Amino acid sequence: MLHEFMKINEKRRIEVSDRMADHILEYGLAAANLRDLAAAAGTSDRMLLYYFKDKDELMAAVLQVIAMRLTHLLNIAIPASIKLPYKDLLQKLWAVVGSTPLKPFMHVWMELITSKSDNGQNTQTSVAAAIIDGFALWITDHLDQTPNAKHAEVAALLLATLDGLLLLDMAGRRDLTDKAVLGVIGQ
Amino acid sequence: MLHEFMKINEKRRIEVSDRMADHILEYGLAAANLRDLAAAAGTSDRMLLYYFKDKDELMAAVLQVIAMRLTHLLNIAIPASIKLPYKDLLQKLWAVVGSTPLKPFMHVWMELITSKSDNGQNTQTSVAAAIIDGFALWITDHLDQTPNAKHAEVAALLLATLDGLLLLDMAGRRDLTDKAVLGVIGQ
DNA sequence: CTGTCTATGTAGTAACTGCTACATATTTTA
DNA sequence: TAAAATATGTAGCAGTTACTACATAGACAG
Repeated sequence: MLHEFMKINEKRRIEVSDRMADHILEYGLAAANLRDLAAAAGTSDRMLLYYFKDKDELMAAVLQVIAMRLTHLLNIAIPASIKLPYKDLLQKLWAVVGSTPLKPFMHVWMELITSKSDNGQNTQTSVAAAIIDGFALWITDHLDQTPNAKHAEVAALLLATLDGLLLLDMAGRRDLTDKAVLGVIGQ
Repeated sequence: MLHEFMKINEKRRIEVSDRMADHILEYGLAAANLRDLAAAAGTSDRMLLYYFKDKDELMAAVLQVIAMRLTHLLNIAIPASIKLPYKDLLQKLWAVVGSTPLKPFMHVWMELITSKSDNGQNTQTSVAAAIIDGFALWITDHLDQTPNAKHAEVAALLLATLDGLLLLDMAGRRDLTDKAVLGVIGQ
């Protein structure tokens, strides 16, 4: 029966997805081919396509693992109870998101965004969208209520600015990110 | 003589680069292979590698064409003499950069940034850096002097915010970009 | 113990990619 | 006009990729 078959392999699929997530976070989405992923997971490409229907299904599983790890890291980095005003939250968030441990996640995320429009891979698109929504929600929760009640707008601005800092950082322009953060403070 | 050889082909190289630029702007960097590029330029892959040493050199030429087109578009969109304060400049710039005619350029640019760290392609890296520097300079020139003299910092912040808006737009979240722009105004 | 189901290795295939060898047309030059 | 340089077509190579056909080992039920 197909259902039981799925259950039997579920554990193995999770193990394998976890180790493939490590590999992708280290080397990026573009360098992810079945043979390398299999080697990283300690198995063969033949077996990967035994556990998963095809590469698309496999990538969806791995990206889900990566997204879950990211939200977990964010949650332990800044507790949910804390609320901060715009400038402080942006600085604190940038200190977290712009740090080296989270860089691989951000890199994968940006690869996701730029690659999605090339082909109609709705799986990757949805993961990228989910990460954005996660970020947006997270920021809205942590942003101290602004007096003029434009809460959602300020949260969106914070998200945009954060993403822009990320982009500049990925382009190797840490000098500009530093200046920009100073610009926020002095504003 | 090698030098004369270069001169003879220079015209043809420019023509071909121009048409390949069209193709890349339409279909993206990832989908750019020699056969398709050749078809778009009305020639063969064999001839492309006759005009250019290898694909790297070819891509460098095409990216240069694209970068030049972008700066030209920016210059005619907003004349150099105008100087605006932060909020107004950001809005005006976003109206230009976030518009549909410039989207292909922004997409290619982001592909450049995310792909560069995968391999050590210094040609693409330098083009991406050049575009950033162009933007930064352009913003610095058009930004009305801020009272507290943190001119460079505010310009960097504007660049970051603009890039973030771009990222959200590419991720298909025009709703968030609209909100963020409102957030800028209300700040 | 025998046959069915699950798991895994071997060895491919077909498509795509950058690139090249070889032949040949076309133009230029001496 | 002969020879040399330039331009272009044909055909393919070698590497990579996702994916598969086939065989077969082991588990386990009857």
